[in-house]
Amino acid sequence: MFVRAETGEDRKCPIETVIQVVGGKWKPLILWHLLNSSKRFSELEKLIPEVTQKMLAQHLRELEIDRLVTRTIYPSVPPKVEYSMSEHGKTLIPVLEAMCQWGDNHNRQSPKPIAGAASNSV
Amino acid sequence: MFVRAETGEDRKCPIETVIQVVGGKWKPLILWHLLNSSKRFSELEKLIPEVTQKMLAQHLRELEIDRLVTRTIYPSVPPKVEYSMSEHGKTLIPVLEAMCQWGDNHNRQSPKPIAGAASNSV
DNA sequence: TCGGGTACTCACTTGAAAGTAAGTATAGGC
DNA sequence: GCCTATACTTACTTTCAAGTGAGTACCCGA
Repeated sequence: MFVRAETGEDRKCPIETVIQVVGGKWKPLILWHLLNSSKRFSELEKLIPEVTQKMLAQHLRELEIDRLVTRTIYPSVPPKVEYSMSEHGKTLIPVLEAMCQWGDNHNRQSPKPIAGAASNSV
Repeated sequence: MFVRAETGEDRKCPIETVIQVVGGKWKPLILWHLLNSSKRFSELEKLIPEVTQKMLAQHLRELEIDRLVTRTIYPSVPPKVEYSMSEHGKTLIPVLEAMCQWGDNHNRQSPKPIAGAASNSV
C-alpha cells in the first residue's frame, strides 16, 4: 500500500515522494498555472504576486529537476524563458485532481484552519 | 481546478489542504498502519520505532482534529486508547492510493534523491 | 513503598524551508 | 552614459516543524 518500509528496503514512502514533489509552498499554484499553457517567468510572477523571485526560481528549478516542467530558453535579448508541463508532469494531473477534489470537500465540511497547520507549542 | 484563488475568495488551495492533512512526517505511516485495524498508542510506537512519543501524540491529535482518525478511550487501568480510521478518513484512501502509485512510479523512473528534498543554500 | 506499564505533556534545541533585500549580465533605447 | 527589462543569484534573517529528554497521573503487584 502506502509504504514499503516493512520490506526491509530503505525505499521511501511513495506518498512522501508526492508530497516532496508538489509540497513546496508555491508548487501547486505554479503547476496549476502551467496546466493549460506555458508561461514565462515574469508571467508567473504576475500571476502569483505573493511569491518572491527567489522562491519562484527555486521551485521552478526543483520542478524541472523532478521532470514535471520543461524549461525552454529563447536566446533573445532581453532573455525569454518559457515553462510548461512535461509529459511526465501531465501524468500527475489526475492525482492532483483527486487531491483537489478531496481537499475541497474537506474544506467545505470543516472550513476551520486545519490541525496540520496549527502551531507546535501549546 | 486546483485553486480558487482567482475567484477573489480567500479560500485556500485544496491541494495544500491535503498536504497539510497528510503531509506531516509520520502521518502517511500512521494512516497506513491504521488502514486495516485499529491500533493502540503503544502498538503504533512499536510499529514505527523511529517516531518519538511527542510526534506520535501530536500527529494523532492532528489527525483526530481533522476527523481522519477516531480516538476511543477505554477507562481501564492502565489506560487503553485505540485509534482507528474514521468514515471521513476512509474517503481519503483512494487519494492516498493514487498518490502512492504515482510516487512509486516516479521513484522507479528517478531513484535519485528528488529535488524537493534538496537543501536550500548552495 | 518501590518499580512498572500506559498514554501522554512540557520546555528546550535543531535544522530546513521560506522570506528579504540587494546584486548580476546583457543589450537596446533615450 | 544612464535607464530599462528579463531572469535570475547571493547573503542574510525569520519561521516553524521536528527532535530530545525529562516529567506527570493513575493504579497494580511484589
